[in-house]
Parts: sequence; C-alpha cells; structure tokens
Amino acid sequence: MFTLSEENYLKAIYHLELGNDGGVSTNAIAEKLATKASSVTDMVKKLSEKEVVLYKKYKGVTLTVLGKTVAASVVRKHRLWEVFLVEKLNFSWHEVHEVAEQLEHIKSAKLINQLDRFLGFPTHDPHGDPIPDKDGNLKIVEKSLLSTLSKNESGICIGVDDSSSEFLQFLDKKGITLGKKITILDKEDFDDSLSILIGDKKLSISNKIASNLYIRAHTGQ
Amino acid sequence: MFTLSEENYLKAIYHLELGNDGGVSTNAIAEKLATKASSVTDMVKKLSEKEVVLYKKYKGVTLTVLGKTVAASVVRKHRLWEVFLVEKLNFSWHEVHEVAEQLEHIKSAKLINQLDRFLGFPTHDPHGDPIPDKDGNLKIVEKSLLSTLSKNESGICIGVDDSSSEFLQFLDKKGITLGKKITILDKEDFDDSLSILIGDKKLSISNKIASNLYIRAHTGQ
DNA sequence: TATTATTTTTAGACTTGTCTAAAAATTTAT
DNA sequence: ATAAATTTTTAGACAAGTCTAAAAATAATA
Repeated sequence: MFTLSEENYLKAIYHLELGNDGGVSTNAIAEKLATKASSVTDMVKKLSEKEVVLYKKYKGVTLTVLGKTVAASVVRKHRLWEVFLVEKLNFSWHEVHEVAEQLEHIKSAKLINQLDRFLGFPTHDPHGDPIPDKDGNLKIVEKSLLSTLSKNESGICIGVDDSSSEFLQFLDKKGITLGKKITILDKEDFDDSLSILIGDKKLSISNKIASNLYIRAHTGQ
Repeated sequence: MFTLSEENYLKAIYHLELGNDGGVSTNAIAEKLATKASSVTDMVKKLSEKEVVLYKKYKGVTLTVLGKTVAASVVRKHRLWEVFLVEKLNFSWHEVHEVAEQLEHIKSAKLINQLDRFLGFPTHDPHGDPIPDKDGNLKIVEKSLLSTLSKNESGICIGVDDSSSEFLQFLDKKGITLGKKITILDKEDFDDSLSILIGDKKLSISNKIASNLYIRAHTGQ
C-alpha cells in the first residue's frame, strides 16, 4: 500500500516519463510537485526500496512495471472522477482538477470499478486525456495540434495541451468544447493566427491557442 | 482548515457527546479512535487552541459551536457519500462505511452541495441515520426500539443501532431493510424473542436483534 | 479519612515528509 | 583539460501525529 505522498510522486514520474524518453531528473520531479530537490532524493530512495522505481544516484529515476501500474491506477482514478464531476455534478472542466487531486487517493477497488460502470466506461476525461484501463493501458488516439493543419482541413476537437484553468475558461467563452468540428478557413502568414469555423461560428484565434488544441483528423463531410 | 486527524477527533467527540450529556472523557475518545489516551491529550490541546473544543485538564472536553459545525459537516459528508454508494454504485449497506470514512475528508463545498442535489437532498443515510443539513442541524425523528413495542403494534423500520457489518449482513439475509413495515405478532416471555410480520413473511427474531432495530410508529392501516 | 485503583497527563522517543545549508558529483564552458 | 556552473545528495533540523513508561490527579473503597 502506498501513502498519499508516494502516490503523488509516482504520478509525477509517470507523467514526466511520457514526455522524456530516458530517466526523470530529480529537479524535474521537484518542480512538478512544487517541492525541493532534497525532498525528492529522500522519497526516491524510499520508492526504490519499495521497488516501484529504479534509482541510481545522480542518474535520475525510472518507473518499474509495478510502479507504472500503481501510477496508472492513480491517473485512472483521477480521470474517472473528473468525468463524474463534469457529467453528474455539473462541474466545468476547469473546476475539476483540484477536487480530483483529492479523490484520486481514495482506496477501494469496488468504488472505482462501480464508478467506471456508472459512467458508462468512458475512455477520455473532460480535457480529452485518455483514461487508463484496469491494467493501466492507454488507448492511443492519433492526434495533431490544430496549428499543424492546413487551410481547408478540418478535424474534431479532442483535447487540450495546456489544461490550466485560465485556458479552459477562455475556451468556454469562445464556445470551443470537446467533440466540436473545427475547419481552418484561413491562415495568416504574418502572425500565424487562424480563421476557423467551429460549429456554425467563425472565429479568429492566435497561434498560441491553436498550439494548445488537439484535433483528430476528420475524414469526409 | 483542519487535518484529517483533527476531523476524526472532532467527529468522535461529536458522536460521544450525543450519547453522554456532560463532557467527553479522554479514555472514551481513545477507545473510539483505537488510539492511546496520551495521544488524545495531545490532540485535544491542539483542538483547544484552535477553539473547536473546550478543555480543562482531567475534566474532559466539549465541542464549541465552531467545533460542532465542523464535526457535523464531516458527518454530513460521510452520510451523503454513503447514500451515493448505495443508490448509485450498488454498494450494500454493510460495505459503505469504510469507503465513506475516506470520502468524508474531501474538501470542496461545491462537491458536497452538488452531490446533495444529485442525490435528491436525502435526509437519512442507508442505516437510517439523519444527514445534518448545511448548517449542521439534524432532523430528529421520533423513533423507538423494536423491542419496546407490544403485541399487535407495528411500525416502519427506520434504522439500526448497531451498524456492524455482521449485523447488517444478517438483516439482509432475513430480508429486513429500511422502510419495511414490521408488526409484532407475539412476544415470548421466556427469552423475550419476537414473532414478527415483515412484508408478508413471518419471522422469529431474538431480543438482541429487536434491541438493535429502530422503528417509527405507524398509524393506521 | 487514608489507601488503593483508575484515569489522565507529562516526558521523551519514533516515523513520515518536509526544509535549509553545505558538500559532492556531474555537466558546461573557456 | 581545467575552471565554473549546475544538479544532486547528505547532514541536520523541524512539525505532525503517534507511542511507551512514569508521574500526577481524581475517584473509589475500606
């Protein structure tokens, strides 16, 4: 069994490993968890003894298979709870993270299995991130940043890169939500801003926005 | 803000105060929380500084108004989550306590308000215990132990005194659930066992069982 | 009321998770 | 390749919450 703190470390390492390919550095973990490098060293030693990470002094850490399973289960719980909050309790997508950070540590296999069923076995959370299955496996969906599409191409909005509360609220205001079809009407060479069609509305968005929106290719119609 | 431990102490004192009228003793708290008297003394001092309990050495503790509010809010959360688990996630009433013990510490006013609405503003948990409202007030329902009814009297089963897993599972097996009408067919002087009618079934139950079931008087029919 | 028994508190220690400051290792740059 | 900069680890300290063992206060009893 793992403490709340241990679970948070495993989750942080899990997320960092998805970005970087090699081992994860002490400083990277410290930054992610808003703690100090010395604290990370201490904890990483403990996790190493529990055989959930591989650790060599000064060489960073990697999750073991066991560690990856534990981390994925925490992520699974986090994302299922996010779906619950949005679908059942009328939270907006920018409000769910903080609460899910607490709920993800509740220990009960039955709870999470029944929650999964109650929600209809969702595959993605309200930000478009995939929900690991019971074995910790993620369904990979082919996705591209909106900013990489060319004029007249279109796709379905399936997620965000930056999921900060500010960005999500901005998207709400503009009417940009998951599942909506987006078509590039025009690209401005000058500042790389885009003119897009979303639903039946025309919008102009900056390149910064377009570089934070994930799109699934939309074939036909 | 209160820690998980502080909340558990406040909740324990809250429950003990409902039984006893005067102050709550150190040993009583220790027993309830399965901890040592010395630990209780330490914590009680801290709670006293935070002005949630009144404490005089060797004289026991009492909740302040603030303390009572905090404790009631924890109990409210516990019981709402229990309703959620039973009504929405198909838990049996004997399975909910352990999980609710964890969920009751999640901090989010919006979460609990929305959960309350989602559940249809329930007034009682799956064991028949009343759910405090937002201000911490309980709706008192006139209730009597089944063992105090006389022959031919009847009532509605509204709760249990002993909510141990074993007892709840026993009731399940016998088909005794909340809301069911119970009529006393006969009382046995010899061992105070009862012959009762529940639904359309006749049952014989011991006095020990009858002393753990709460009944609301049932007028008419 | 004096003595015994019980309850409660104090004192000191331990664990978990964190921190600061300093030392050691590694990486970068001259 | 040596010096400077950065990263990481160690050493020692602290707060929260718990424990054991001993001391102090209260309650019960003869």
